[in-house]
Amino acid sequence: MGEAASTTTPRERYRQQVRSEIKQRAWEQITAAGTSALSLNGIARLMGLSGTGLYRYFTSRDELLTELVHDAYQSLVGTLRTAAAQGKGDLAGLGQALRMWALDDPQRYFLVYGPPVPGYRSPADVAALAGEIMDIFTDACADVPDARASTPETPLEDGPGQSVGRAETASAQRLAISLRTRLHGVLSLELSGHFAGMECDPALLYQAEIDLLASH
Amino acid sequence: MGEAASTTTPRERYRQQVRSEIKQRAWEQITAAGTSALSLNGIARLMGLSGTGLYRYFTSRDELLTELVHDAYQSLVGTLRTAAAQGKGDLAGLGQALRMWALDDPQRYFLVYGPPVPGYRSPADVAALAGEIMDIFTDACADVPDARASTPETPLEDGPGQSVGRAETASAQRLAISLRTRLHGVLSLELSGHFAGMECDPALLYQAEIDLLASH
DNA sequence: TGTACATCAGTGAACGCGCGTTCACTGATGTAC
DNA sequence: TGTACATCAGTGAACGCGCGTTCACTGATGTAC
Repeated sequence: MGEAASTTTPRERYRQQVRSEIKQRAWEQITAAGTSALSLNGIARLMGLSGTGLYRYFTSRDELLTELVHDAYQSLVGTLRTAAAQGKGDLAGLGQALRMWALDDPQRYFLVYGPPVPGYRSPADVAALAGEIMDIFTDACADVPDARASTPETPLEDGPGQSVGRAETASAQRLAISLRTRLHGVLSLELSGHFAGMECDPALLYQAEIDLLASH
Repeated sequence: MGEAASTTTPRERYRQQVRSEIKQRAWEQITAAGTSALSLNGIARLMGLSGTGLYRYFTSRDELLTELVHDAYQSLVGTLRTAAAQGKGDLAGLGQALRMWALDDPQRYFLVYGPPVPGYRSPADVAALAGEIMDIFTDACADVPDARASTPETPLEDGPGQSVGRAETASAQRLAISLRTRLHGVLSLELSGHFAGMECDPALLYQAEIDLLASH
């Protein structure tokens, strides 16, 4: 009643509410059966709406998917930042945060790091988010003691010195790429169920990859 | 004419020929747009047949997919065995063979090592083939010099001593799993285009992972 | 406070498409005598 | 070699389903005077 009116009108608030419910249902579909199961008609049915009603909120299936991808990236960025803000910004902390995030919703992980969605081209801003994620890991790699010998000394390709801020960044970048690639190897096989047959605990393998770099 | 008649009748030969053309078209679809693009009607159209005609050759879409998965596994096993037979059975050789096989048809790689296909349960015999692949790598790991420190010492889970043939196998198995996981990390990100933005050559990263174990 | 109008959420019918799968069938190819 | 029959590849119509998307519309909610 007497409260300070927020800048959003009630209609706008309602609109955002419905939009977010649509996205929530969309995630339920994706979680259940992958990206190809994403269907506007299906979502409408779940919400008790007519299929065409959704077009008030998203102009096409593709736009919805684009927003989901964007949200997935942002969710990961947020998770890593939160971990860092809670003093878990070292490689062990970031690694665990990443792993939890992936296990929490495998399909969301694959939407970010999995095979490309067939007919889909991701927009420009997700590249920026992907860069942020790498930056967070790169920062953590700057603190790494000299256990560097345990990691491949892959030369970065020498473009015309693009975003090379600090000089010591190059080595940290190499470490970060290598670590993230290794972690992805474990996560991706684990989430796909490819360790099922083997007598091997992916959690241990994952931790081992981290411990190789981070003094634990 | 005067040749020794093979045990297959002409009809059987024709049958196998059509079956293999169907599978070939199926691979074209999968290569172009992933597993979800696999469609019996589409294949029939490409072959100039009526859609229902294919049911003479495969009882369902699922059976066709099952066979494709099986063939993919067998193709990889064959590729690795051929490499080994040509004296390239060390880790460097196997690694390169695996990489070429993956780059040759990314979707086929993902059918084997990618996220599970939504509605699909793979039959028992592919587990055996997956085991063969691991065995080939494990054998190659037995020859590895003592660069073992560069790899995580993940304890295998101690089941009731199942297929533990030789005693030194355990360490080779650990090495093999770790290496295959790392190589998968590189390949999977590369095939998905996730190195595109970064100034990093996946081929070098891949090779570096191999060189860590194999004296080159 | 009350009326006239604009905004906008949601509906329902319709279009065109593709899918997997069934069924009764035609016609050619092989086999048995 | 010739006829009678069985086998089997392939057809065409049909079923039921779901999809994304368009369009003209109803009715409720907000806004301006």
